[in-house]
Amino acid sequence: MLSLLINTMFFKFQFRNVEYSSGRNKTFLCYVLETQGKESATSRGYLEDEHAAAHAEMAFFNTILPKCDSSLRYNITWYVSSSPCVTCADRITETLKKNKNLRLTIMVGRLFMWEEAEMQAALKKMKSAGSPEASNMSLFFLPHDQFRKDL
DNA sequence: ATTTTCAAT
Repeated sequence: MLSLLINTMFFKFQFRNVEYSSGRNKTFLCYVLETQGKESATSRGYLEDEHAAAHAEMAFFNTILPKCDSSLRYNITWYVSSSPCVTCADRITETLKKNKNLRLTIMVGRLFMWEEAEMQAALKKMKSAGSPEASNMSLFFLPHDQFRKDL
């Protein structure tokens, strides 16, 4: 199908490991939510930013996270086209510190505003969120990432 | 040429 080809090309364009996200103007967030315990369950979904209204990460916190049961453990995986901005990274850090039942793995397509020192600090803080003995945050870049500096 | 970032018309 032609539409499948176009969708595939668009997906690859959005998740491409480029240095600057010129012309993309969007961020996609695919998530896998695994509930642990007696009744293990997996749900999957996809979110995108609402432009100026809310970034994709905020959309997750506003619409998906409230449906989680704080007495259950969750393994959350995000596949995001862009790394989070400073505000979103801070929100992720806070959320992981506040909710010890969550474990979040983020797979990042490309970096967002990596040159900014504030951005680097926010990502480092996010990566070390949670208790040091049992960190509940993992951050991964593409294996062939050309632009990532050491975190 | 890599060419400027989760829109604004």
